[in-house]
Amino acid sequence: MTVAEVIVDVPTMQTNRPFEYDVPSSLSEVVEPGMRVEVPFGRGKRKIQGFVMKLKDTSNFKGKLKPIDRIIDLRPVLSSEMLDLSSWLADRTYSFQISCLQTMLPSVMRAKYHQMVMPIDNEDTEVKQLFKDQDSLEVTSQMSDEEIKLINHLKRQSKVEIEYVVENKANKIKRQAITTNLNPIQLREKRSELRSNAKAQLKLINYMIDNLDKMPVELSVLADLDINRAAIKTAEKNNILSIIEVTKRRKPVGITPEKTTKMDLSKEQSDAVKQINQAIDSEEDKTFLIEGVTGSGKTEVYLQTIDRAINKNKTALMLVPEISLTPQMVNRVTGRFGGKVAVLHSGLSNGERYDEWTRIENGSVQVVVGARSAVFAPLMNIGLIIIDEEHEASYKQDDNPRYHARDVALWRAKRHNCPVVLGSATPSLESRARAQKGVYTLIRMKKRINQHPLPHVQIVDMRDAENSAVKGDLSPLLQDKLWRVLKRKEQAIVLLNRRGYSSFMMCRECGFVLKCPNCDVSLTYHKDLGKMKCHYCGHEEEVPQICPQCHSKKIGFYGTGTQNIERQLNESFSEARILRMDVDTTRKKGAHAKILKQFGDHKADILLGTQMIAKGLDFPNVTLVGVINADTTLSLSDYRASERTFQLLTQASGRAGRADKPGNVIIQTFNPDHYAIKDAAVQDYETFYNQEMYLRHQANYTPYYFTTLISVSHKDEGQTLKQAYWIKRQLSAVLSDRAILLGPSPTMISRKQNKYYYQVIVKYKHEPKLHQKLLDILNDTQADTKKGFNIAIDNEPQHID
DNA sequence: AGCACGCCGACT
DNA sequence: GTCGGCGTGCTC
Repeated sequence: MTVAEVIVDVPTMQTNRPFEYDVPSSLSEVVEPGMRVEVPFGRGKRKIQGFVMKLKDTSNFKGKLKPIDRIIDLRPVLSSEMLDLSSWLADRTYSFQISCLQTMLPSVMRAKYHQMVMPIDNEDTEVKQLFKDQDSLEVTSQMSDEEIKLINHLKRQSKVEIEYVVENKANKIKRQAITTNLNPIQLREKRSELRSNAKAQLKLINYMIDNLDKMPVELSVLADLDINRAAIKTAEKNNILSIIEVTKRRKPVGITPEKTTKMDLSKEQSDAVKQINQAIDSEEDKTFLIEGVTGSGKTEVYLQTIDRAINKNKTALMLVPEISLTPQMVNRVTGRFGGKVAVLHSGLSNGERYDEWTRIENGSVQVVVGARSAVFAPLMNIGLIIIDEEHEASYKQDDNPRYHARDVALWRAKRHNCPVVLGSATPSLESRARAQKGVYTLIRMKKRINQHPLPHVQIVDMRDAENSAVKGDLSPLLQDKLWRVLKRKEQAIVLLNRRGYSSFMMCRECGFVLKCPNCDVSLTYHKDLGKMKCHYCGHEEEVPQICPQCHSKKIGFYGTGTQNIERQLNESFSEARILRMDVDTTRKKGAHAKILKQFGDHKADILLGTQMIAKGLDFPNVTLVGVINADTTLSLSDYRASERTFQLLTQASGRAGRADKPGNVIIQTFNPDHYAIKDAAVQDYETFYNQEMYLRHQANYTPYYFTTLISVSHKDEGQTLKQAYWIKRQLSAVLSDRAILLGPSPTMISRKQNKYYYQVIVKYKHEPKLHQKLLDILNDTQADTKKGFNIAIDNEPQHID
């Protein structure tokens, strides 16, 4: 007999373990670990999807095993590596194994469940009334309470039954494409019949004539060429083409980036390549940290080491932060390696993502470039993993499973015996500290290639009389520099550091920020309480009316929006073309790339935006970067505030002045003497690192301590707090006195969606009992989830709010 | 999650 | 008496 251990698609604590199923003889030859299967689960006729983890020939189960209904995949969709990884990940992130398995796969492979109501007693009047003339009904969330009641009522009387349908969306992926049975001569004829103003039709027919051999061509390809649906519909009506459905993706016909070739390396670059190549050759799971100033040519190092892995007949995985932001990077990789590359954009549709996944899975690509989730790319035989902009917070997923792509990468590297390369101009403190300890191998690249000079950085003290006299947020110096840039027909980036829009208090006279007396982080205004509160320890105090430091009345909440700045820029520079890029203008799919392209084509003079414009972009015509408010991240109620500020300013400064034109950077701040700002101005990471490490050490923060955050939410505040205190007691019972236990304290937005949020924070160095205790807490509170409690554990949180 | 079982109040 | 409300516990 064959027994399968199956992880079922029921994300609860009680079902977070394998269930055994009988493998019927008809399937015994085909079922393999890593396949998805459909199984019955529970007392009713419920059918759900599950993953086969293991096959064995005896069962420990006392009762009678139910059989697997059917297999969903003909071949395993997860390798044994991935199955092992899911176990490790579930344990590490305190999440359900099923959630981990699902995050490894494209979302279309997540099962979709339908409940169908089928009549049994067709003669019953109530049944007739419910079904009208249909022979089945789908249970949907839009059903009224009365309908649901009626269905339940009829079910009790066995007049209807409920059937479960497990749907595999991935099988259904079809795309629309055009094809034609006309030959080129006929097409030319059609072309000659067009009216002179039918420009879209002309373009379409011309395209068809040129690409007749590539038919059928998908509509998405045509959309990339700006041929819209309307034109295609018209052509269909005129019998020029027909629209058909295709399942297989054709090779994209549209844009192929320019082929690039290896560049000559500087001494620093070739040293780096040499070290990494050696690890690739000797199959060592070594981790390198490249600390390279902006413009030091890290990308070329990545490309040449990837090349080495490919030449060794291995594959390479490269992670970049939110890929749609850096088309320039993607183009460089695809330009070098062409069709061997799969790209996992965030801009891909679910179907496209599935296509790319399939290409990787069946071995037709050797290089994968993608954002966080690409770390699960089903590559075999990995020879190299690269994580660019290693410090980026977006590598950590902020809902379950709360994994960090870097951790997953290191795990996979160990499995594949391959090196990992972490690269950044501003490494995270953790990584840099590990390099210090010799856990990672540090590679420093201090020189910019091609002798590009560092930009000229000026710090503007916004407390100065001259600056505080100005009505708006643009200092006279920044205004002056903008004028000059516009006059020279160059471009400028204006960056608004708007992360800490949550209200903290700052004095506009002296720059004083109201901080917690215990925790050295800024206090946050809680509207519901009308008080200032600390997120770490829960300390609270009244909102000050005058500045405690200089007694000025100019103390107030701080935070400016992009729209506000845009208005000010428009007032001062009425003839300048301004592009605004923030969450509002980039909500639509592809809007991002579009704005960047417009700016790249010099269709605008000033690009105004938040963080998202600071990263990895390379516009040769930009000679000025202005940072409106360098302080906002600095005053965040988060111990990483200085680190984030330093990173942002360094990255932003790196954007100014490439090639032949020298760059200028203006940093406006109320804290001109802060080390994060001063060090960023001279791009001095090492000095910053030393200073910050000293402070982290003083305050017992990462990387000197590990951090785990436990958050509780419920709609009743008292209950939430009670639960949080209970958790705290549970933890303090097993923790040594060297661990630091903080809270419960309310989170930044302590009430969202009518739920209260409280958190407990553990800081520790070595607490062997902590892990098990946290699992126990999850188990003990599982029954409470039905009462509306939600408990989340975040191992090494990226931000604490 | 979904379902059954079981215990309670309020209706034919 | 029984219908249907929700609290509790189990699912291979």
